Amino acid sequence: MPAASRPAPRPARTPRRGHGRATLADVAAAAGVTAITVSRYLREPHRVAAGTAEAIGRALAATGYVPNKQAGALASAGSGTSRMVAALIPSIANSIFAETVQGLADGLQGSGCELLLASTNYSVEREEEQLRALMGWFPSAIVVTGRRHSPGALVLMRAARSRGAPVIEVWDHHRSARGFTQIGFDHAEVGRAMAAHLLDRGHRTLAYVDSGVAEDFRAHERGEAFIAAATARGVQVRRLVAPQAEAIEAGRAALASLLDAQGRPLVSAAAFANDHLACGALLEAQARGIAVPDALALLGFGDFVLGRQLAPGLSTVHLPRLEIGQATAAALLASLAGGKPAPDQRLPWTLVRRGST
Amino acid sequence: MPAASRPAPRPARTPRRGHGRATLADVAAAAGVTAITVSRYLREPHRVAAGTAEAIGRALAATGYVPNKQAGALASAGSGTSRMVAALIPSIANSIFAETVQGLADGLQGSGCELLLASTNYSVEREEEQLRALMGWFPSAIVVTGRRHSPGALVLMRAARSRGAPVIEVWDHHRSARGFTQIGFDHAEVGRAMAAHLLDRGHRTLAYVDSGVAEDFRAHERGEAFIAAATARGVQVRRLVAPQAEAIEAGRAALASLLDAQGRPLVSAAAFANDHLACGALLEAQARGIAVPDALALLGFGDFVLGRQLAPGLSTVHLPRLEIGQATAAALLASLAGGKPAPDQRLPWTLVRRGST
DNA sequence: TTGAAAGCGCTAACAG
DNA sequence: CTGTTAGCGCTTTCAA
Repeated sequence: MPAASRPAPRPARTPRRGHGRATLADVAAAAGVTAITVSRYLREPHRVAAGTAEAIGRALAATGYVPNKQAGALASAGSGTSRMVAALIPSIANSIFAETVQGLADGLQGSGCELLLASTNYSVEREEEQLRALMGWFPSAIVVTGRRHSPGALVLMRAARSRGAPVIEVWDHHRSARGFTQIGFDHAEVGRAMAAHLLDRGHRTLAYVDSGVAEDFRAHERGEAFIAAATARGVQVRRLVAPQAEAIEAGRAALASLLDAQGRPLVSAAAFANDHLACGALLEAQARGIAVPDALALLGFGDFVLGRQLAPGLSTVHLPRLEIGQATAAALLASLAGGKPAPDQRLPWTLVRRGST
Repeated sequence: MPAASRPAPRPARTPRRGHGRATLADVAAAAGVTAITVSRYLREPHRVAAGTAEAIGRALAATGYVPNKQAGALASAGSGTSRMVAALIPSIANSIFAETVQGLADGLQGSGCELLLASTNYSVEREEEQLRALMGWFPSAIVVTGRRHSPGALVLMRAARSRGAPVIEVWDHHRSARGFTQIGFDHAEVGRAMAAHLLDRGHRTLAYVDSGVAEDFRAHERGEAFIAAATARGVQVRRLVAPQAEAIEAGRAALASLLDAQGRPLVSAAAFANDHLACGALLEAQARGIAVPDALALLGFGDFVLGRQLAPGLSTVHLPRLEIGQATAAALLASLAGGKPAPDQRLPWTLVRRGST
């Protein structure tokens, strides 16, 4: 109906474009074609004639054109083609996750995918917040850490998955998972293996020193499994929680709690939530003249650089840190390319015995 | 002119929307207003009437609306409002940079800015490639590492700056810089301080063990300054390049090159491009029964965890790793808010003497 | 305080 | 092989 009032003289409006960046239309004008042809050249070069292609190539170089990805993603809305990967990691500074991010970034390099990274500081609330913010970019894939998330985060993850975006939980692998792809390993299994290692070496009084980070669920899970496995073999486990200090200091402090009033170990072996705690304990034991492993055996988790260099070397669990990131990148790219959900992957870890057990 | 042909019956076309996500229009319909009012509610809540606001709030919750940031950024084109920060880091796994990224991510948290991260693997070519890809998102700010970039990267950085996006070079601070904001410290100054420390302690035969990474320009710069400072005081410096192996192993190997055929040190003190190299050398010296620091003094750079825990502790240069990231986040947010370019910041480092010198 | 119209830069769909 | 048209979801501008 508004056709009747059509020829009203449009008042001149202020133009919206402020920035000076070349657009597809600019390139097209320079090449003597229309925008769609340039767009095609960029995405399906074989579909434009050789001569046209050459002209476009020159125009592209002359204008210094950089495609506007917001516009591209918006125009392809529904196809989920932002080609951004949103990754949520508890802590970037923690070397354990830094390597995973490195593997992810490396694996994404050259794939046309960009990495949107946020750190949750081991808080499920903050994870939800960050996830909500990142969802605004319509990421093509989502990587989260572990399998515990807030209800709100789960809603977002499911929504993303139902639009076809792969959602991958890294660093964990657990049978009762809720259907997102998991790439990691079973922490309970590691906890049991840690207990078995100490029991098999004859230890009958054990301790597990858990992480002081309340929401480090995977550490708690290893601890519970460690205790359950020992209990099943008739051995009691003394469970401590490391103080919330810098990890090596926390480990030193934890060792003190493993000694009686005379400074003698209360247990014959202790396992730790991570290598920094274990190294702190090892250093403190040496400072106090407690023989490791004879008076007290110590077992870490993570295989950090430090533990390898101490004497005796720290026995620990070596993890596929970089591999998790690489496998995640490969899995999500395959899923994006093939349209199929990525299968779970259980990556191998190994218990490395050095001098401390 | 096309007005005449206007009332032609439009053929029904296939709709483009595939995804099921709620749009502003959906929320508006649910709230009984139009899209623009919802948009205003989201950005300037005080400008909508209380009753309307309440209805919109309910509609928002009911629909689970998540704003589409591509559309938002596109509509605001020119204002540079993507609120994405593109960061290019040589290596994420390297703890030195991981902490900077952590500081950056933490500082950005809650600001409405997202972090787009890429790792360049110490290659200026790869840096340019990644930068070109990230520019497609029209980042509101750009963070690059160091002051050496390819000509193509510089073009992109200047273009971004001229659109008003702050461009910050981190981890370096150098007077002859090309006008991007720098947040870091002067590596030549550190190199000179390292030389002065060893000279002041009476050493007259020195070595500098440089990084085996060809494009670790900052390490080379420290090395050159170290050598120049020593030369100026009449002391020759033996310069070696660590092999391209895992850093601690490389340090062990480097130590061997500092010994004569009889296994005696060729110099009385050696400085290293980083703590991992220095720690490797320290461990190897101990293994060979070379007294540190009496027979050979060792000085690192970076203050990594490992060096603090060895005995003797490694003397080193403590760096504002986290602070660089935090300061960068603060600077770019201030610049974005104020429209002014961020000033350079020279952050403090300290030479920490422990037992190895 | 709210709305209509236009347009950001690109791509999907459909013609030629 | 290339072009036309419409529209992605949002915000800007201007008008009421």
